[in-house]
Amino acid sequence: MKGRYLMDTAPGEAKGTWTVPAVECPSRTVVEVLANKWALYVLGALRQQPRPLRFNQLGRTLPGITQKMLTQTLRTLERDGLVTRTVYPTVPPRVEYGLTPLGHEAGLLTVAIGEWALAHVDHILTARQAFDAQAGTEPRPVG
Amino acid sequence: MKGRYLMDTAPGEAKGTWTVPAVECPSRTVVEVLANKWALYVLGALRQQPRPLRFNQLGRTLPGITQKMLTQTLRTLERDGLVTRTVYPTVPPRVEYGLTPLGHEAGLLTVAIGEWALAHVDHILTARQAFDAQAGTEPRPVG
DNA sequence: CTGGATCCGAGACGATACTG
DNA sequence: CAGTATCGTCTCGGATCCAG
Repeated sequence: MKGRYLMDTAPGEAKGTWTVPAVECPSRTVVEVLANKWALYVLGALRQQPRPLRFNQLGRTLPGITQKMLTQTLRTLERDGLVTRTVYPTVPPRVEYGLTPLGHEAGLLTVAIGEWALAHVDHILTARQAFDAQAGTEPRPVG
Repeated sequence: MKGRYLMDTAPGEAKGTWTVPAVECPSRTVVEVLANKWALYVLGALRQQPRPLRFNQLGRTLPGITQKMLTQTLRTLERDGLVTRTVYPTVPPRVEYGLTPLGHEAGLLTVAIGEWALAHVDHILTARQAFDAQAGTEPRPVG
């Protein structure tokens, strides 16, 4: 690594000049982990919790998720060091999931997306209707 | 809409209490538009531009994207009112893509994700290696 | 230059059944 | 409770060819 992957930003260049990284840039794999419905929601859900949650407990805060996707998503996030998995050797088994400091940061971003979506959903729904209405009636320019 | 979809937050509840919305909540569809590799990158790329870009121009800032995915992603974002599409009736055709105010906001979020990924990719790569190394050697508890 | 149309493989995702 | 295993579906996304 060491920043040579990002599209060659000249040394004197202004700050805030993030650009989409090259295909080979590992940061892509990170983005693509986050660019996922369930990863976003899991991080967001955990972020809103004061303390780790058990598997089913967490699942209940994620309407519509299946066991499979919850397991799979948690594995991916655990692998990337965003989620902690703590097993208490009791019977029945008790496993708790929480966020690492890094995951806490990531959760902040995903919660922001969730809140943004909620704040603007009306506006967006309206735009969608307008777009769908005019589609088909008006022929698209160019082609 | 009108806030009845979000998991019934009691009136007196504390702020910052976002939770994952119910399956029927339209805000889900918004999140799921953003929870996409190319949507994230397109919004981020446009956000970093001072002015609208032409189709191929934009494509060049998105390493690895195909024409199909660029078209498809732009349509989706245009439909949601995040991206503007301006056609200049010249020959050859000239089409420019920019962000709406709403898209500009969204782009802020996606750029943040891109920058976060770039900032922590080393840490995450290390975590990944550690996870993969111990996997297989150490049998997983429970399960 | 800016797309549309089509084919196709790979992976996402859901449903269900089973286990320590 | 906390998963794993398997199956089937469906969409994503890449490659290619075509057109105004």
